[in-house]
Amino acid sequence: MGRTRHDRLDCSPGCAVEATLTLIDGKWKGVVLFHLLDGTLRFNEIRRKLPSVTQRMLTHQLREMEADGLISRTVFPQVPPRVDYALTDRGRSLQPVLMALKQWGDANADLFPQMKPSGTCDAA
Amino acid sequence: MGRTRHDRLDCSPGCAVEATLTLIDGKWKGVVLFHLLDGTLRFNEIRRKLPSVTQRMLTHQLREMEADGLISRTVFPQVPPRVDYALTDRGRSLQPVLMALKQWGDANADLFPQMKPSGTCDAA
DNA sequence: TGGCATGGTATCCTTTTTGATACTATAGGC
DNA sequence: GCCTATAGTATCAAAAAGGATACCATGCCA
Repeated sequence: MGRTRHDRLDCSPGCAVEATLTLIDGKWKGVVLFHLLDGTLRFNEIRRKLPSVTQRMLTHQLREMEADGLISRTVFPQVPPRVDYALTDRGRSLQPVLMALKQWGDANADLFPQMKPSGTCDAA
Repeated sequence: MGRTRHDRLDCSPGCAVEATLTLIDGKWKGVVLFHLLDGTLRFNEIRRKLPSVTQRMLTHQLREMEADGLISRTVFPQVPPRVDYALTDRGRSLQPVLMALKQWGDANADLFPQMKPSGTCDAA
């Protein structure tokens, strides 16, 4: 997550804005959620989409989102292990938010010199 | 800002989501932008809306948003000083994003036990 | 018998972010 | 002369987030 959870909600009515942000501003959470909009992914599938995230961070972010009820984690008792991550209904309801964030980002790409054009890199 | 700027944009196409987040996830930035949607505000007006933010943090966040071109800062050569903050066109274009964030937050208020009902506190 | 793949944990350390506190300038009012 | 209000700065310290690295279990394959 970003800042310490729930410590900045004493500011209504803008609170709701901050509240939502606390759930999705952990590093990489936004991208992960975005990718999950396309469907269930295994742990390593997500990893491969985000080459520069360490395993530790990815696990951490995923667990937080699971704790927040945004995604579900399904462990299959196999070897090698298989763990599927998918959006919950609540997570899927973030779609408008995620799309708004993405659209603004694309529309203001000039602010992010290091961002490759949407759809470019090895990600997809 | 949240994380170090522009260090997580190597993950297209979800990058745009993260990119936008880097601009608005600084603590309190979301609320400040939200309040500015209603019009220009002086420094202390913003402070009074967010009683729990220190002056140092508020100044810091405002300066960052100014640097990112989201808000404008107008100093009036008066004493005592007067400084107006307002959204730039770019900042105003965040409205859909901010509204999406707010709506989701309100709709999922159960996740934020400490959040007062929208419109409650001394903020408005 | 050794190596590989998956999905993790555990530790340690560094960088960032946030908070607390104190200090400043100056016109105007009493 | 002293106090107030505005919009800051400066400094120090604490807390949180992030990164690097190493280690683990185990069924399958050659």
